[in-house]
Amino acid sequence: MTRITAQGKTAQLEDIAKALGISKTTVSRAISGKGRVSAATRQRVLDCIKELNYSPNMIAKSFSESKTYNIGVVVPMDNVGTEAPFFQTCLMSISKCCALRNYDTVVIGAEGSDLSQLRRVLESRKADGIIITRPLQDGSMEQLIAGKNVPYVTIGESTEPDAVRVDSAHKEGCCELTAYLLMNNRPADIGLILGGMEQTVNRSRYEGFSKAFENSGALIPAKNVFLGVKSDIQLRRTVDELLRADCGCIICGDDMICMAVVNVLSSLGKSVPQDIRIASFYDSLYLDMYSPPITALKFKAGELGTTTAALMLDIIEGRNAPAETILGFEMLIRRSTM
Amino acid sequence: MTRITAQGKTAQLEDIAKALGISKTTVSRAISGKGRVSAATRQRVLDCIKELNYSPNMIAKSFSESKTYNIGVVVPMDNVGTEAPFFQTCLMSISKCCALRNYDTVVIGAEGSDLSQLRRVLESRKADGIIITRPLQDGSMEQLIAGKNVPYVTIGESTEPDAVRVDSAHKEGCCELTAYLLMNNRPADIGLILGGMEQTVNRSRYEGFSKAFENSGALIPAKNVFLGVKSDIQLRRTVDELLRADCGCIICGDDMICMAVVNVLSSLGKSVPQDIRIASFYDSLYLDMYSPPITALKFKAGELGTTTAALMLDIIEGRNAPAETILGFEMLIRRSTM
DNA sequence: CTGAAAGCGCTTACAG
DNA sequence: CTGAAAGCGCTTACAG
Repeated sequence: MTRITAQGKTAQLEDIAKALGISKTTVSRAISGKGRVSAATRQRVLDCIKELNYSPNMIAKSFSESKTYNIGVVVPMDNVGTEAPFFQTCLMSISKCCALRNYDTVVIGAEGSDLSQLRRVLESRKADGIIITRPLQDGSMEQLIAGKNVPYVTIGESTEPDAVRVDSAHKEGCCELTAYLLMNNRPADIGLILGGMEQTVNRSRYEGFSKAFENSGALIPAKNVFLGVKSDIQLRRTVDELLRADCGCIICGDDMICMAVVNVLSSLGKSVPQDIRIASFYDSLYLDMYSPPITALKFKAGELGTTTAALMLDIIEGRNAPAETILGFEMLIRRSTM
Repeated sequence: MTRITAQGKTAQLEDIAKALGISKTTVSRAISGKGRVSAATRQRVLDCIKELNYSPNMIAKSFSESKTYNIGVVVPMDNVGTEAPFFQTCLMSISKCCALRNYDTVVIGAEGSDLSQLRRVLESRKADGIIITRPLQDGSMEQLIAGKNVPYVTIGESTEPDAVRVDSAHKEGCCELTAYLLMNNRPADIGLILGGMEQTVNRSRYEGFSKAFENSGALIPAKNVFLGVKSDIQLRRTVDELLRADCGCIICGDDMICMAVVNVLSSLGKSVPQDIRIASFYDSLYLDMYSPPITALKFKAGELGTTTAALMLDIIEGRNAPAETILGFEMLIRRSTM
């Protein structure tokens, strides 16, 4: 068989058709599997593709199919503190999953409520679907996308009732961790510090915490529960109060709160877990590396990414997807609560 | 003026041409600025674009120009420890810069030496250029890309002599930080712990450290210098030795080493900076949040990303770019060395 | 099972 | 300064 393609140029459909003396139509069908092609012809095409090292020009394919083979992923650009690894992992597992199905992953940065990058991708019609890794509180991302008739999936809560979403079992996790702590501490000795309650995730955390008390039949020690704690000053004051109340175990809403708490404790000469036990409703490398390592709830960002990507691709390819998918959690019992 | 486009369909070039009674050629030229168009016609086209809310189909444009308007960014999927924020910030600033120039950013995950995602993007010809955020030691990424005749830029060192690269001034930074420490410590009291010396960055760090001693006229206390320290056990032993040698100041090669060191110190009941001073050649949130905050060298990931992206786009658009661009650093003097 | 031809929405040499 | 027409590399109704 002679090489038809000019030196240096990459082969295209026509080269294969010529080499085999058949039409481009047949070659195209042999590759895509759409329409009938005899097994023999199909095999010749496949062999020839190998020999000529053919690989389709995806832009041409995109153009003719009116399909980009791109998934846009909205990632917050201004993630604070320890959030970066979460979004990284999400993005990477999405991209891995997409790549396996021959889609590319386009990054869409979102700084606060600035949706200009999202708008750009939507206008230029360069994505077949959008994954939102952190929806805004006002649902504006979802609305913008839905307005362009592009399918989307969110990770975490969405204010939009018809959003397809994937999330972690925050409430159940928090309930389980609290239940564990209730086994080793007097209920009245447990304290809770949560961040802003306008965030759904913090409300879920509080629900899980409450549920565990309810299940155990114990009363929630209301004076040890601090919601909406945001600034460092508030936090410092909160820790002071918890210590004054002789609290033996502090549950922190997330890793950032937790790090701040242990810093306060260490500055007061209190040691973990001898003087006080500490746990966090959200894990991060910080908590794992701290000395002593801190008990925490872990939600797998990688699985969230993979699941979401698979869902997105299913939707694009016309299968239907469940409106809600909830993934599990892991309880990492470490030295801070022993 | 009447709306020509059918309801619900997005306008295209032809709609504008018809609405204005001119040819698509002219409309195209008015938009791109290529070829002469009278100012009046141009203005009418621009007005009509607004009115019809026209926005070009980028895939069609791509196809006809044989240009994707995509930049591929290779990001390590298996970044360890605190590296995530660095690559995140790089990626995000690249995407922001690209978006401003109407390019999209395609994520290419690289797990170890697995280049399958990179290969895919290259084969499908879906990127006009590639940015490598962390080249492999064997130059295989660069070679793969160069073999496909696609331009690329690396962040950090590259083994390939003709790579265009952007990097931080590691050596200079380490020299300056060491010089600062030499002002407040006896040269013989300073210790250094560096990771694997097969990494160029660690060699640069050592060079900077040495240079500072040379400049000050002091001798390097060889017995306090530990290179190639990797495991936790090695590290623990190293700290023991430095303490036995009555070392008053430990410089850590990076933030992970530094965190491990402070953990060892705290377990030995040593306090920073009273008993021993600590500094790191690489900053991260950990060091900033630690109590006390730790003196470190900061390299701006955002600037690296922006600069690299701008360079990449310049190359793609035919301008020529310097082979090497070195960005500065910041010295964050914090309580750990006071 | 196979093919000729139209079409996807732009850009651009070529001719005026 | 402007336009008719070809072309980018695929897919797919339509006809056989």
